[in-house]
Amino acid sequence: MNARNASRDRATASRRRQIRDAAVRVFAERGFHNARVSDIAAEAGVAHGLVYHYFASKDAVLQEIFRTTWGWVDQGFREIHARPDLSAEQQLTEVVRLMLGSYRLAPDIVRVLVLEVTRSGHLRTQVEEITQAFELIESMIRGGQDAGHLRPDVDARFASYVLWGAIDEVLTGWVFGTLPDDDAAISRAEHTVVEIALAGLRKR
Amino acid sequence: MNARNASRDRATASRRRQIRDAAVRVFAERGFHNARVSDIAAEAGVAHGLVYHYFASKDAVLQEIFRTTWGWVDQGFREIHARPDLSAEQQLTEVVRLMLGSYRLAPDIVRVLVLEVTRSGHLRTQVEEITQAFELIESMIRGGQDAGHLRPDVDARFASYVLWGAIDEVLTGWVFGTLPDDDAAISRAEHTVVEIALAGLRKR
Amino acid sequence: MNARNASRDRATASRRRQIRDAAVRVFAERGFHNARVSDIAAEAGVAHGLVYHYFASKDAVLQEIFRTTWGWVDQGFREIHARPDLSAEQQLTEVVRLMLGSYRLAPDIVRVLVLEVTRSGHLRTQVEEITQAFELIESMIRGGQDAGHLRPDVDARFASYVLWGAIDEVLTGWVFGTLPDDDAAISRAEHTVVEIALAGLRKR
Amino acid sequence: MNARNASRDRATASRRRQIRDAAVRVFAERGFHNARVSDIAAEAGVAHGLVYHYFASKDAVLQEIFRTTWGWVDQGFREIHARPDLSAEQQLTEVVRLMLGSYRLAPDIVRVLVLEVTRSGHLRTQVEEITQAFELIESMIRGGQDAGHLRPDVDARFASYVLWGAIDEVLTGWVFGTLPDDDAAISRAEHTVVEIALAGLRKR
DNA sequence: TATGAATGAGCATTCATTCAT
DNA sequence: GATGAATGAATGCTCATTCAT
Repeated sequence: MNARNASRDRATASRRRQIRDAAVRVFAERGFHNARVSDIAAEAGVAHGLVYHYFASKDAVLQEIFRTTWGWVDQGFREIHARPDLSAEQQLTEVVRLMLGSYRLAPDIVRVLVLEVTRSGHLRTQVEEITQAFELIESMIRGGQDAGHLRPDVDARFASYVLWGAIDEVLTGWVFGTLPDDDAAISRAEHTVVEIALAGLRKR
Repeated sequence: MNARNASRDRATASRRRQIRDAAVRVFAERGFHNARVSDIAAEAGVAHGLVYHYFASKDAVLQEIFRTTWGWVDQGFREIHARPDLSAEQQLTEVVRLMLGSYRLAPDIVRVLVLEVTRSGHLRTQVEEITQAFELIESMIRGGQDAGHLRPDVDARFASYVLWGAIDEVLTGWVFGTLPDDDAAISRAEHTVVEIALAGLRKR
Repeated sequence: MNARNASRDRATASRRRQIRDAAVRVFAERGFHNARVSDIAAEAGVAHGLVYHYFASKDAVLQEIFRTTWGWVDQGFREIHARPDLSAEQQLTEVVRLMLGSYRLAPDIVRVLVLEVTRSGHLRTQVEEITQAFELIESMIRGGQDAGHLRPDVDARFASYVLWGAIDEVLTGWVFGTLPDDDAAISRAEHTVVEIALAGLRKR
Repeated sequence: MNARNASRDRATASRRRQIRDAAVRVFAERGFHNARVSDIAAEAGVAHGLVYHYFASKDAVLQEIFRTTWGWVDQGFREIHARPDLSAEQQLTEVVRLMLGSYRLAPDIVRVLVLEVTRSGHLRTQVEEITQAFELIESMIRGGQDAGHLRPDVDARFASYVLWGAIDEVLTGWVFGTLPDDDAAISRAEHTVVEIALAGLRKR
C-alpha cells in the first residue's frame, strides 16, 4: 500500500514536472499571453484536460514555475548572504554570478522569469518573494557600508535596484538576442557588471 | 482650400492627440492587454469606432505613443551626445537626469513606456529605435574610454546595458510603487545611479 | 438628433425582441440547458456575438423572457384582483381562464415558463415575483372567506398552492403532450379545474 | 460456489445502494445538473471510477433512484386502488396521504423526485411509469363516477392532473421552503388538498 | 467625421466517461 | 473490485475590427 502510494506519488510528481517543463518551453517561445493551454498539453504530449488534473488554471502553471525556480534564486541568495567568510563585495559578486550564470544553465526558465515575472505586472501577488531578493541585496550592501567597505553616501535601497536592474537588463539582452551570449561574452558581462557596481566606470 | 485643409489637419491632429492621450491614461492604469479599445474611446469621450479612423489598430495606438514620446528621449540623448563641452561622465549624468526626471514630468507616459515597451517584447519591431538609445549610451562610454577618462577594461556594450538597466529598474520601482518617489527620493536616486555607475560602490 | 435617437432606440428594442423571441423558440424546443447561445443567434439570424450586445449572458436572456412575460401574468392577476364587481369565485375563475388561455396564445412562452421557471429552481431569484402571484390568489381566497362565500376551514395559503398546482400541471400536460389541447379540451380543462376547485369532486 | 456468489451479490447490492443513497443526498442538495459524478463518489466515500462499475452513467444513477423509489409510489397506489372496501373518495384521500406523508419519511428522495423527475423533462423515457400513476388516479375517479359518488360532469382525465398538480405543488413548496412543513402544517395540507378536491372551496 | 451595431475568431475551463494498473 | 490518471468533446464569453448609416 505504502509502496503503491509512493509509486503513485512519484508518478504524479513526474507528470507535474513534465507538464511544467513543457509550459516553460511554450511560455519561453510564445509568451504567457500567446500560449494556449492546449499548446502546453501538446508540448507535453498529453491531452489538454490533463493539465487541469495537475494545475488549477493556466495562471497556476506560471505560478508554479515561478515558485519552484524562484525558490532556487532565493535559496542561493540566502546562502550567499549567510556566509560570514565573504565580504559584502564578494557577496554581491556571487549574486551577479549566480544570476547571470543561471542563463547558461536554464535559458528557457530565465526567459520566462524575465519576460513574464520580473518584467511584468503579471505576478504582482508574488512580488513579496521578489521583494525579499531585493532586500537581501540591500542588506548585503548595508552590511558592507556598516563594515566600512562600501560607500556610506549612496542609498542602499536604490543601490539594490541599480544592481538588480543591471543584472536584469543583461539577461533581457540575452533573452531578446541583442547581446552576445557565448561563454566569453558571459564572462565579460559578469566582469562588467561587477566592476561597474563596485568600482564604477571612472578611471583613477 | 489650403486654409480649409490646414484647419482640417489641425482638427485631425487634435483628435489624434485626444485619443492618444486617453490611451496613455488607460494603458497606464490597466496595462495594454487589459485595456479595451472601447475603454480608450470612453476615456476620450468618443465612440470606439472613431479610434479606427485615426489609428489602424490598438497596436498602432501604442506604437504612436511610443514613437512620439520616444522621439523626445531620442532627441534628448542626441543633444547630450552632441555637446562637445560635456565630458563622457557629464553626458552620462545628463542621461540619467533626463530619464529619471521624465517620471516627474509625465508619470503615465513613463509607466506605459516602462511596462509595455521597455519591459515587454510587445514592440520588438520598434527595438531598432530603442537600440539606438543604447548605442548612443555605448558611444558616450566609448568616447570616454577613448578620451582616457573611463576605464578601458569594461565592455562598453555591456556597460550601456548596465546603465540602462539601473535607470529602468528605478523607474519600475516608482511605477510599481515599491520605491519612494518624492522629490528628495528622486534626487537621491539620481545621485545613487550616477555615483555607482561612475565611481562604484567600493569605498576608497 | 432626437429623431435619430428615437429611431435607434426603436431599432435596438426591435433587435432585443428579435433575439428574445428566437430564444423563446429555442428554449421551448431544447430546454435552457441544452440550448447553446449560438443556437439562439442562428435562430435569430445574427452572429452569436450580437446576443452579447443586447444581453449580458445566456441567463440574462432567460431572465428577460421571464420578466416580460411574467409581467403580463402579474398584470392580469392584479386587474382581476382589483375588480370589485367580481366575487372571489369569479376572480378565481378568471385566474384559471387567464392561465390556461395563455397556452393558446403563446404555447412556446408557456412552455419555457413552465419548464424553466415555474418547474425549476433556475430562477429562484425571481421567486419573489412568482410569490406575489401566489399571494394574490391567496388574497382572493381569503377575501372570499371573509365575505362568507368560501369555506373558512381550509387553509388559504395551501389552497393557493392547490389551485396553482392544478393549473400548472394541466399546462405541463399540454407542454409534454400528454393531455389533449384542442379547443374543446381546453374548455373542458377550464371547466374541470374551476369546478373541482370551487365545488369539489363529490356529488351532492 | 453458490454461497460465494450469493455473498458477492449481496456485497454488490450493498455497494450499489451505498452509491445510490449518496447520489440522492447530492442530487437533493445541488440538483442533478450541478452534481458531478465525483461529488457522488466523494459522498459515498469511493473513487469516482467505481460509480461506473455499478452504473452505466450519471443518468443511470438518477434512473435507478427513480425506479426504486417510484416503485414504492406505484406499489402504494396499486394497493389503494385494489382495496374494494374503500370508496373512491377514501382512495383519493389515501393517495394524498401517501404522497404528502412521504415527505416526512424521506425528504431528500422527495426533493430529487420532485425537482429532477416530476418537474423536469429529464426522465421523459420513464414517463410511462409516471403515466401509470396518473391513470390509477384517473381510474379511481372514474370508478367513483361510475359508482355515482363523484360528479360525472368533470373530465376524469383532467381531474387526475388537478389532483396530482395540487399534491406536487405542495411538495414543491416544502422542497423550496416556501411552505411550512411542521407536523401541524402537514396535517393542514392534507386536509386542504383532500377537502378542496372532494368538496371544493365553495361554501354551502 | 462620427456612431455603434454587427461580426466572428479565439480560448480557458468543465466534467462525463474510459481504461491501465 | 477499486483506483484515479487520462481523454476530449462541448460551450459561454470577450473584444478587436469592420461597416452601414
